Amino acid sequence: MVQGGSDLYERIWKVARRIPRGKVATYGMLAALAGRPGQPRLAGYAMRNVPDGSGIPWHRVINARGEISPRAGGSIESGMQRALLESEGIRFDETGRIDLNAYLWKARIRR
DNA sequence: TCGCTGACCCAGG
DNA sequence: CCCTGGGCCAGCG
Repeated sequence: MVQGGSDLYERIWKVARRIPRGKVATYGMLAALAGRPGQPRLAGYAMRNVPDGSGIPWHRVINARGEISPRAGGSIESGMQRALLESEGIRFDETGRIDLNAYLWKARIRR
């Protein structure tokens, strides 16, 4: 078990679980809510290390441009992510973008 | 221990 | 609107 690192991942995963169905969050947002503002890459690492079948809605995490971030290797999961989002009622435009103004999850800062 | 990579983001041109 | 460069930090060889 790695110290610190896994703790950081769990913190980010915990935030990701709070994303409601039909809404999306950005990597930068997850990082900020996890206590690491300005470090969106850490959220990307956490998503990459999400245990399969953990129940974490990793597909609801997209980039700040409102698009699905292409993963390394161009695996089929990128297409699966879009399918999952569409099944939740989220629509994509011709350029493959999502209307963040309508679907972005408005999270509240923990006190 | 050092160096490179990466499911990112923002400012400029 | 699109493309480019710089910056941030953790993980791996």
